[in-house]
Amino acid sequence: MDLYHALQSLVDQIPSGRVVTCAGLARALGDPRAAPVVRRWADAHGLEQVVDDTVGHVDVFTSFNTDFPLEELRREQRALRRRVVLKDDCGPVETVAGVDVAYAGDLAYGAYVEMNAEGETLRFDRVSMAVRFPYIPTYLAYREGPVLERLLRGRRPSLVMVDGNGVLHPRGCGLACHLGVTHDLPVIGVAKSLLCGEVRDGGGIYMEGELVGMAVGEDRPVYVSPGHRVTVDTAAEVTRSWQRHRIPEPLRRAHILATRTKNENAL
DNA sequence: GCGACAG
DNA sequence: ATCTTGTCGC
Repeated sequence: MDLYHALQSLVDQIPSGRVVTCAGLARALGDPRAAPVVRRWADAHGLEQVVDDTVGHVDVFTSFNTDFPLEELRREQRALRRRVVLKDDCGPVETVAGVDVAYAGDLAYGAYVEMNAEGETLRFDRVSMAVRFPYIPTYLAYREGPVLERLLRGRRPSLVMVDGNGVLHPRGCGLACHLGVTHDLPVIGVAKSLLCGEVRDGGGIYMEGELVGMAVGEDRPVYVSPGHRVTVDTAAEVTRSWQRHRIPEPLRRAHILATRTKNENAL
């Protein structure tokens, strides 16, 4: 999904001499919370007809012809959520893979690192590709998913760890769920900050009374949630067992590899 | 009604 | 996430 293309086609509809608001464009994209992204994009393109508020403008254009792409993606997430399995279906965890992405503008550098229980790297891989979807909270899968799916194709680790969330997500369908369902792999999400939910004593993270994740670690915890074929308890347990540093080792290695690849422009 | 919001 | 220098600490 090319969200910048969708944005451009909306801007192309603005009659000359008229203005639009960031919020108006975001609504036409299908989610008013995309307004900050619209603002940055309009600034980068010097579009002065995209204004912040309606104040002082009598010629605000709002009659966009649109299919609300972000609304469609939310529908897709709700449908995908129903395919998520929250039971342990990963057998003994022998190898764990970490995947991560680093960015240089619209160029993404993805990295895959697979390790065994002894902490040895069994295999790794890197890819690079252009990304045409900005970061919008709760739509991370549509930005990083395409990159990570290329790295997971044909791989069969016991379990995959990814930067982000699984069912700890407003629609119960974070990046880890997308990857897990798409590749039918056990996946857990490990986030460095809390997207939603409430952390209770003991570390359990709840949404509408349901346990959806665990805060792992005392001082600066990471927020772990199952993506597919894993329980909350197993997700937390696996995370703890690979925690030499705050970020569990396979993820940390993947992060380092992605960043170094970006900086060396190696692909 | 306003604010919060993975990377 | 990215833009960025030196600096504090294990």
